[in-house]
Amino acid sequence: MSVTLHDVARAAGVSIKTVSNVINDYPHVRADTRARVHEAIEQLGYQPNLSARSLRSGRTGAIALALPELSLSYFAELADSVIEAAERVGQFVIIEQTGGDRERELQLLSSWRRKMTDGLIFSPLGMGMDDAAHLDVAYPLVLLGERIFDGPTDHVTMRNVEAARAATEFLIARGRRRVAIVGAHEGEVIGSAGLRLRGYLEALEAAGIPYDERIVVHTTLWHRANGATAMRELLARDVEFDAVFGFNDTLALGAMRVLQVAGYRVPEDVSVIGFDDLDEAMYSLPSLTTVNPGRSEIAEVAVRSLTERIEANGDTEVPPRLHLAQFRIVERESTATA
Amino acid sequence: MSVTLHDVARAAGVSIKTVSNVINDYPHVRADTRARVHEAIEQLGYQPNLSARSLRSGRTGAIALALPELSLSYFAELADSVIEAAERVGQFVIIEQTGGDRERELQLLSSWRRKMTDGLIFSPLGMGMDDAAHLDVAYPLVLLGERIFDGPTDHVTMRNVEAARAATEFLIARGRRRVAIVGAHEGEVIGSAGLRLRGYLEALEAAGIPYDERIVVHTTLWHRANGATAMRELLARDVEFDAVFGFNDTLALGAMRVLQVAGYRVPEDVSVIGFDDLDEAMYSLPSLTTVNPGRSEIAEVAVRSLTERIEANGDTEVPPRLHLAQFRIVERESTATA
DNA sequence: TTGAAAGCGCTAACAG
DNA sequence: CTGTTAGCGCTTTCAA
Repeated sequence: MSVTLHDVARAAGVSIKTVSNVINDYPHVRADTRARVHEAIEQLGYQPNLSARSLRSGRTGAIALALPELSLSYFAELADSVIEAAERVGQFVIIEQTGGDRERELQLLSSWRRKMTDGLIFSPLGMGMDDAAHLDVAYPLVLLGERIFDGPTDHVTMRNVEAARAATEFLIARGRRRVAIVGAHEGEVIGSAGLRLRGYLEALEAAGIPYDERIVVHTTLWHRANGATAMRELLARDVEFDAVFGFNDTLALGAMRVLQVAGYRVPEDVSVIGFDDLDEAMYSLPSLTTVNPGRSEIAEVAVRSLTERIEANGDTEVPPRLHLAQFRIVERESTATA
Repeated sequence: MSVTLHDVARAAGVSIKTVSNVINDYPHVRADTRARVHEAIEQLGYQPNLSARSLRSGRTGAIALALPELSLSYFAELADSVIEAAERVGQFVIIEQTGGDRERELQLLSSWRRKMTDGLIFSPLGMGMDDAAHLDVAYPLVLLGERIFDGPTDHVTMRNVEAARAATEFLIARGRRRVAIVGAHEGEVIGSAGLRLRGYLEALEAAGIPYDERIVVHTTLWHRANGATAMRELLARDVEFDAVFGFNDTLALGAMRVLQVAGYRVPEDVSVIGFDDLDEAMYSLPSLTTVNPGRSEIAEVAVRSLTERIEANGDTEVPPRLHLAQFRIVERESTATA
């Protein structure tokens, strides 16, 4: 069958321990022995058996990334970044899609499938604050997103409040006073929608602009269709507004489309800003100003934290850490001023 | 540490063989013994050690999916479908990104990372027909895409020629005679661009419309920016056209944007059709008519083929198979007729 | 129908 | 500096 340590050892005229030492760069091996072993490895095309190594070491070399679905561009781009970051530290990434369903998210946390990986990077959507206790699992876990705070695990996410405030202030600084919101969630305090709304309110207050709930449109899902529907609803309300802050790019793009169809010019009549800095925001018509929430930093830090926890092997005293990535506003055509 | 077969066996008062039999639904186990074992498993919260199982069985339970990058919506949606299909047959999916780079694609084929998985679903972009021999690997491999045909492996892909022909005929049937192409590749015969161009030519010929190379724009990359650039180039050529066939949705969307900025109305002045049926095609302004190439069927069949090859354990006589998925045209606003 | 025991390929403790 | 050896937890002959 396949070439094993024994074959290499025999070919090099040493014991398997020596071969093992060479492979794991154990320092105390004579240079010529090492060379001989390397040659044998080369010659025989030896590749270590990862299952055996896993069985022995208790590590699989893989981490899981659980997210709602890859068809949502935000998560696809997040996965891209996580895979890249993981590759740099020599880890494989297994992706699990939850569909944003709370039940599936809970199941996933205790599934036998966890056994296949050394740890989990988890971006829940259905679970909420009340489910924090479910995150107290026996394996390394890093939490992403805004569904649960103060949980028992490391948490890596974005500065939602500050970023949303900055986005709103960006519009106000350009003379807009009636900034409509697309994507608010009824009564939500925590969660992306709740936090971004808070940032919006802070910006209004700082600028002395009164809050007008008539220009805040609620929509549970954040797909483009919902942005479009929300904008139709806003237009039907027949209240004045001169800017739109979509709580993500997809919503903003959907809303922008309806605005244009209705005869509004963007940015002349209405400025539009999004959130996420998806690739497509760069190519819309007009191109979309948006908030880059620091996705690659989030991926990088999440993988690093998880790796640390894995290496600490559960017996570290480092308490749960919270990391907030740096955001920045990416200015494009949809908020250009004349 | 963790609960093992031995623990379960002891708790149930049987040998580990019996427990193993129960777990693998080996038929010849007395009902009450089986019940006792199940109870013990439940009680102890036993979960099998996948590494040990892998070491013994030679299977990891994971398959790899290699693709250019998840940031490209087409591949993100493909990955989504593949993960779903794999989950249905109890397999994990490890994603590897190649960036579409030939060197990395070749490396990937013989990487030690292959050892982590039972097989590979491979969607190359940099490799070409001349590299077919590299696909002759010792593990189960299913090829996707149009870079290599008649290779030594199973191949699952779309009906590019027929679909492109149908798309062109769709435009012609709606009275368009000057169908511009965005995304052709200079001198390419095989590959998505080459095949789709062939379908286009077939449609023209069947309709008795002469080919005019002045309305065919070449662009190597298929991002939105390239569609935009291509359309600017086409407009600069100052030749007449009344329709655009973007060789993928992203190109079509980029081209459509430039068209609109230039003052053309879509679909009144120019109809636009794309290829891929990405989610976003549904929400553009106007919504984009496109070809649905049968992505979920491709994923489904790819996973099934690979699983069969894995189970056949290399010693089957089934020759390489080619499966072409069913396509269909999705009609939307960008080709509406007055 | 169930039990005993031999490895799968590797790592690491222990000797030498 | 290098060799011997005992498992990691599981599947699977071979016996009973």
